[in-house]
Amino acid sequence: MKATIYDIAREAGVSIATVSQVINGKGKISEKRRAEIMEIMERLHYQPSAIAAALTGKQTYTLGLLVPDISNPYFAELARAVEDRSRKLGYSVVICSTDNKDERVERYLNLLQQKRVDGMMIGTGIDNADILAPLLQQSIPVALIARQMPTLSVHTVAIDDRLGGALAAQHLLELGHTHLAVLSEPFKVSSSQERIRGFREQLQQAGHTLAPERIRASSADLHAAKQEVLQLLSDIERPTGLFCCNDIQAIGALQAAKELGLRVPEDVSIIGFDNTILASVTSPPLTTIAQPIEELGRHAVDILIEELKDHNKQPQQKVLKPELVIRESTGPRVER
Amino acid sequence: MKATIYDIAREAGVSIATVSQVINGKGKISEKRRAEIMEIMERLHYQPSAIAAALTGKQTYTLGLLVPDISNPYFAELARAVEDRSRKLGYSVVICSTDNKDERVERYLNLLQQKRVDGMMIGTGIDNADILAPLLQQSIPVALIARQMPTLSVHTVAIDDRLGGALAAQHLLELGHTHLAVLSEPFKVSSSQERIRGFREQLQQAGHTLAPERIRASSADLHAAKQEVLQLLSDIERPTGLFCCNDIQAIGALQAAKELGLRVPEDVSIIGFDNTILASVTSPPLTTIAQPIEELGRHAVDILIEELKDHNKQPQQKVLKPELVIRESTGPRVER
DNA sequence: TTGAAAGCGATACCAC
DNA sequence: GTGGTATCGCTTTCAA
Repeated sequence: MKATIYDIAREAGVSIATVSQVINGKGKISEKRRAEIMEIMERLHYQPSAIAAALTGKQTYTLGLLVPDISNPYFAELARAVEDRSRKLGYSVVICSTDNKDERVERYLNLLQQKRVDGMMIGTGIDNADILAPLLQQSIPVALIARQMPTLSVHTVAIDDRLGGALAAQHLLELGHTHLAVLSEPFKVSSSQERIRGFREQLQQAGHTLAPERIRASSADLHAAKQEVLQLLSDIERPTGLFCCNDIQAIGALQAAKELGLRVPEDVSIIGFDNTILASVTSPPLTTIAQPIEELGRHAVDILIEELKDHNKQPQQKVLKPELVIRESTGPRVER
Repeated sequence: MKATIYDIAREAGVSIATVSQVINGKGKISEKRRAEIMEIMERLHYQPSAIAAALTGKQTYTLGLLVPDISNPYFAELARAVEDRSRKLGYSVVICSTDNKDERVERYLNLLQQKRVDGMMIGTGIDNADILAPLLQQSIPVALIARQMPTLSVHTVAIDDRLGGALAAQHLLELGHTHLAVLSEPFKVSSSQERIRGFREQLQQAGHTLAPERIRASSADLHAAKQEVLQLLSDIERPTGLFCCNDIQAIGALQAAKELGLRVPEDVSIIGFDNTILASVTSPPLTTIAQPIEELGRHAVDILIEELKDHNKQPQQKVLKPELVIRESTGPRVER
């Protein structure tokens, strides 16, 4: 049914070795034969088996990408960037949603290993760094995206979260806000911690402080975020500026403000993080700290493939800079 | 370096056949041997090569999913549904963004064939149905998701777009709107055509008509949609109800209305389609026709895998029902 | 219960 | 230039 290299060889009256040569453009084959064989491959709709090729030691030209949830716009955009770059370089990508569960991560890691992917990109949280050990031991290239695993020496592409937090603080300060609050992701998320650190440092530099009770945590869930913010904004000492560690949370904040009859930005300025498509569709559109998502994905792929090419020595660490994107959810402080 | 079945066999002092048996839980192996071998596999971090297995005729347990753009929330949510179901059944999925370009579709189709995916799900537009022919010829299971290819007999999972359009019209009519307009995707998109047909039919049943100039088309791009709607709403005979063929366009409409100083829903009621996460984050939140995205993905996977199991005869056609989700972007008509 | 051996579809080295 | 053949890691009869 399916044509194999043998079928082509027989049809052309040559050996499979010769056919293999023309498939891979290697060796010396007379122009005539080459054309002949190509024609036959075409005619028989021949597709060389990547699987058989991989078995002989060739790469699979497949990369794995682990994210918590591909339906989350941030990871969807990241996936797109990764896929685009991969395709351009001749690779395809298997995307896996882990829901941040170590058990799932581990299962996927094994699965991808069995399928002999050439490398893996990890954009999902991992509680126990040990589960990556087997990979490294087998020297399968791994790149972490926007995640830190200080105990491991692996390739890393990340953004400067601390700077991001600082930018947010700076923006709010410049608008005259000094009563500030923060909505964080769960505390174990290191990137959130860094963002908050940067935010707080910037405040301190300006002579302000951030009381611990002004920092609340919630899951990335819209509704949960809204509930937290509802409380934050009901405080008598209502903050006039709120920094959220991702766009979804910022949207929850927007909704909370609305529910309380507060105007954004006149009553509260709200600033998000990520700059996913969500930030541009809210009303008012969200001021946010933009992650260079496309670059993040592109570099991860490049690093991986580079390692595949010349069995890299040193783990690379790339840190990209976030940027402030001003839309309409932040404005100058208004005296009350 | 990497342990193979031979390493395990040698270590256990048995033949590779025996090891293979225990890997696959087949044949009759003494409990003692089985336990012994398992222990050794564990100890050596042995991962059987799925590639070698596939070469012997086993499935690859990999499915392909083609969508126009994985960063679009609708497709991201679909991908998540597909992935979830696939994982549950032991498959992983390769996701490919085609940007609706036939050339890309074709390249991916070939690529996935070479990698011997067990089946493909196609959620991307295809202009020339012929490029699917080779697949069907090779009897590779294919399922179209929310796409129609009338000329081909393939599995199809879709929603009743016409009903969706009708639901939208009905809702608007019930609110008292009779001055209506429609924002469509480009006219070659068949699902949009069906939605509009259903919309129009419902109007006609109620004794109203929809003038051709009240139907505008734009790409799925937020900004393009906004521009179209800006024109629609600037008409002296401004419509009080607007049906958009997807949520992104509806958001463009929301923004256009805002820019014109029109209130939603008091001045214009706007209704979208898809019910992606976007619909819930806008302000006001979007009334929209919900696609059962999760079911769509799940059925596509199920159909494919069912065919893999018992080499199905008849192409299946599954049509799911959309539902009206009322939020706050639609309201009763207000006399002016 | 276990093992020997024939593929699966390609690659690559070595002859000719 | 071209062909013969061992090999990759596993599955699967068929014998023993």
